[in-house]
Amino acid sequence: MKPTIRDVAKMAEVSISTVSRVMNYPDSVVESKRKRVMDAVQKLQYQPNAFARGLIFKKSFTLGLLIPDIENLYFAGIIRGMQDACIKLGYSLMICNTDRDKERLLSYIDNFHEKQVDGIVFASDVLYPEYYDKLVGCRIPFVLLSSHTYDYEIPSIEVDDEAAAYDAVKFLIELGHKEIGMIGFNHDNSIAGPPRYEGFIRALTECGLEQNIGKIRYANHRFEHAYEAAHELFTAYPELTAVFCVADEFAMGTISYLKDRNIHVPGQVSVVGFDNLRMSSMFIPKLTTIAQPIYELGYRAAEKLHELLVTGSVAILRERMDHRLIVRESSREK
Amino acid sequence: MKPTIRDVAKMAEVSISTVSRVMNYPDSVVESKRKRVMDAVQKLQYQPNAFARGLIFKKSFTLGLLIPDIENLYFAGIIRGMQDACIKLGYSLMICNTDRDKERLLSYIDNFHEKQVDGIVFASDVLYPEYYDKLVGCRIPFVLLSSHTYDYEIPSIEVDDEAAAYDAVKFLIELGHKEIGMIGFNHDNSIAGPPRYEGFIRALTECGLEQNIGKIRYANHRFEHAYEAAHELFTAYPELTAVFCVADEFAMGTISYLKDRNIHVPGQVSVVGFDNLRMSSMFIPKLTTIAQPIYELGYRAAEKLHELLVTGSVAILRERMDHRLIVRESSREK
DNA sequence: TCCTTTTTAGAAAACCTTTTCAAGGGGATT
DNA sequence: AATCCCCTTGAAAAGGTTTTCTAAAAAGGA
Repeated sequence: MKPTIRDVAKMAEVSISTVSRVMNYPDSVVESKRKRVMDAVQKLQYQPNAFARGLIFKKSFTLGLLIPDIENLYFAGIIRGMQDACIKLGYSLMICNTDRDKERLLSYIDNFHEKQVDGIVFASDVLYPEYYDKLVGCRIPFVLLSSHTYDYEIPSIEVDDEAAAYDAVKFLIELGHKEIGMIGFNHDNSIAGPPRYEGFIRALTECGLEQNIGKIRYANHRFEHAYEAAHELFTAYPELTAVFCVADEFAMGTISYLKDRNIHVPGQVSVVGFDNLRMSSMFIPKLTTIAQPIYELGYRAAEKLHELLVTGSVAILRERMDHRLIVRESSREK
Repeated sequence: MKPTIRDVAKMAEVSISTVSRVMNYPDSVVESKRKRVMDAVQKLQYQPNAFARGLIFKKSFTLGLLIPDIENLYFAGIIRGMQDACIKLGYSLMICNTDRDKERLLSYIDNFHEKQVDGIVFASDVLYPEYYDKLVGCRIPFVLLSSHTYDYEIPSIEVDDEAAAYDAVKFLIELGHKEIGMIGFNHDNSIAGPPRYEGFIRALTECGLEQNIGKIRYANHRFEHAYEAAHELFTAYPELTAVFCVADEFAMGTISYLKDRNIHVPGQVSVVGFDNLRMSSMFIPKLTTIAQPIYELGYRAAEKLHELLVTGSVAILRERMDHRLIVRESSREK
């Protein structure tokens, strides 16, 4: 049996209130008794029961994190950042991987509700009304990470996807490329799809390269789909000399396809990715990519959620973090 | 305020006992009342308070997972498997990433203790006496995943590292390679280091290739270190035509190094990896590797822990799962 | 020395649920 | 019609902690 506060009280020959006070406000107990109590705690390896405390405080000191795909390295970085922030702020972290499954996500929210997490970070997914209603119904505060919504007043934190995409495409244009395609996210089930598309379009129009506007194929988050999409893209537009991929994994899929077709990267085609995963500098060739501050996004999301929990609101509702272009080996002047 | 069982009882005009019975044994309550209760539950979005239940059951229905490096895709697979098993078995999952830091790991155990997790899966790390003592002191049952110990009677599950390494090296030998090197894990802080080394040695000795026995360099879990190790290995033994890498990430680091030196893989040097990460088939060239049943390992670990929790013991103390060789593009006949 | 004020410690209530125990009501059997 | 049994339900206790309230003891002032 785990020792309880009663056992400690008995051993130290004081009341349980005194033990509780020693644990929480040591100064309010006179030295002699305090020592007796602390010795007993030591000897019994006593640890207050989190259930009993939770019952009283109505807090679990636990945060929930909802991610779409744990096998995507992007989220590994998010987790590291968020976990470090949680340690600093005194929270535990509960991670749930939804595999992009609506039912599953909803049931995880129930789970979080039952476990009484204090708040949730909702990462990289569209906040559908069902999700919103459930979250609000459960009265669980939450923030959006690498996502946002204008339908509700929900705190969010992300990079400026439109501007980042613009920078990537602008970079290709400045290298002298005139025939530029894109491998994008499907618009209907991804939050980053539309803004990155917009950035692509804006860069093209600004530079008078409107003829490229339709040269896009869409893929579904994974390498294999990007490989397929690249196949379709280059079959339809063999003239392309550069491709903007809205994810590093897409860039890898694209390069893999080009390699199988004996098209040299960056010799014949330049490829720019997005995210700057740890893998990007391991790939051959090393990827030129838009770096997101992944770790910091996770860290900041936890801080922001904490702010929301403590003060009931948040200083900056829709927060943006900076991206930057990292030039490596998958791009070259035309 | 979150609704409590009292609110439900009031709305349904029954006693709280009846509500509790509807939640736990629906058949024991007469249809008419059951319906009233369920409607009220629905309307209030009532969810039983996990603290109160935990207090009664002395169980949290939560498992803990301790992993050394969340940015290693190996653990992403483990997590997926374990999470699926947890859903099936009715547990929540709490994941902690130790970053291979002793202090941090110890403090996570405290955390698990305080949160009263029912059991812990301890993945891919050496079970040092400090860890063992702490775990036992906290009275938390645990199982070892991709790890084992002969010092204590602790349930464990893993692949047969020695046999797997043997198979990998044997494969290279059968391709006709006579000059074979290895990039291994440091022996002192890794659990898989020694057995994979043993497998390498056994294959060599069995085939009369003892001259290779010293052709080993060690690296520290990450790509970059493997790159360095490959540099040292090939500087010392330029005659090598094949390398056995004890992790896919090492294989990628090695191939990356060889690429930078303009040594063609698999044309001039064959490389075999270990793990079969999702990345392995995305890499260029696609990796020949020893596949571990990663998802299944995670799944099975949760099942095993559950078995331990429910029955107090475990059918197979030290369990092994099958590996298999997957031949892709990074190896070729000599 | 006595009275007042402050410090210290204990008793008991509250948090929310499950479960045991007891009781009431209805159906079946004699 | 009376007895018994079973089904259904409610009341109350238990689980471990924090906190409020009260009482007792100590300290300080006159």
